[in-house]
Amino acid sequence: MPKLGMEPIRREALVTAAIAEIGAAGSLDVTVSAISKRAGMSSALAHHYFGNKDQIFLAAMRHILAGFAVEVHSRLSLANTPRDRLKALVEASFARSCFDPEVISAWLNFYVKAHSSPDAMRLLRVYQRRLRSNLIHALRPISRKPEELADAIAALIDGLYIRAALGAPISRDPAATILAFTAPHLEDDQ
Amino acid sequence: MPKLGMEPIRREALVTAAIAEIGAAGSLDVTVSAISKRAGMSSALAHHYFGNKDQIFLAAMRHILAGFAVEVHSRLSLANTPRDRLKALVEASFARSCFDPEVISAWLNFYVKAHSSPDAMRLLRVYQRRLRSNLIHALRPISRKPEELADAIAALIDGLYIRAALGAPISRDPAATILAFTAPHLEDDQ
DNA sequence: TTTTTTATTGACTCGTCAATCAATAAAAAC
DNA sequence: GTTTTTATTGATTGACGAGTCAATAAAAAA
Repeated sequence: MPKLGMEPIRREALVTAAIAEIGAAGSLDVTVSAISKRAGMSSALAHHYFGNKDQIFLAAMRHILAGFAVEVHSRLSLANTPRDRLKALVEASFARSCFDPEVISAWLNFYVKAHSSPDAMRLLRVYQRRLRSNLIHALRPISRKPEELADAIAALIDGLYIRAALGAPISRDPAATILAFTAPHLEDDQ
Repeated sequence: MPKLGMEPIRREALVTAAIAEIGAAGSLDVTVSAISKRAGMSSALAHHYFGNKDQIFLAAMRHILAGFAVEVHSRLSLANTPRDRLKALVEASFARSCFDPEVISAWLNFYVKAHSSPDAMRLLRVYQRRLRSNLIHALRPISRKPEELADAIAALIDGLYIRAALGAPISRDPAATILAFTAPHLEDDQ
């Protein structure tokens, strides 16, 4: 059976399975066996390709981050005004692919994981810095305090995320809500 | 050594130790032994009083919720106008006792735990409902859409919490920030 | 065709940890 | 002073799960 070039296929399958498994369990208390089984292989193979469980989680996180980056860039490339760029960033955070319950659950767990894993924390910082600098860049022409506004918007995004993860009441259109709260804090000129 | 009436003392010590241990580890992957050791007793005794590990976690959560309720009520009792009540609620969320890193870390972990433990979820709902109804009550006289505003404020609180837990950039005065974002959405008459 | 490389797994090892239990001790009740 | 109740722990059990390894198989390279 050994066909060549299985590695990327196996890795992808494991990453997908890990996200699904984390989503189903609602925690990182998921066995390598369960992930491997869902991905259609033995746990030994998972260890062969990833070394250990943490590496699987990190790969899953990178996968999710990459998906988010795609959402951001595709929207950002269509935006011409600062306002549109802001809209693009907020809406990207609530795109289907990012707002998928499985993905939200993974995020929440990685938030926690970051507290005990320097690698996870590093990855999280990458996301945070990217979002922050994108927000500030979009806000600079239309806000007197772009940094503060950016941090507040980021907090609103995170908050809506966590509430979505918990099934708490949130508006049906989170992006619009965030923009509505942001609007009064923006200048009126383009 | 057996002095009578040790149970409440032991329970309290275990709850405190559990919160400290969770804060130090940054996760719920904490052994009963570690908690018991910190609390100055054997793990067998912890099991004797609490039955199992989950009960210790739940008790810790109840302890934190109770602390929050104290912060809320003490501030609410001094507030006379709707605006003051809103301020009281937001400021209570960022009171020293609630904003303690250990406590924030515990909250974050319980958020996750709630996904796999109906008991934890039930407790979380209690907090969410209380905060929501308090917010709506404060907002009703000064907002046209108290429910929506309440949900947005709750999201901001949660978001700032999570960011504080992660050491992400947040304003030095979170409560003031939230009120600043809320203000434009309020009517002007008290 | 032989050898090397890649893919793959079942079985096993080794720790860890929640939960139990029997045993001890001291207060309180009788 | 005997008995019961409460407090307490060391030692043990039992399960589970991460990571290893030797063995197998098939493609590719020689």
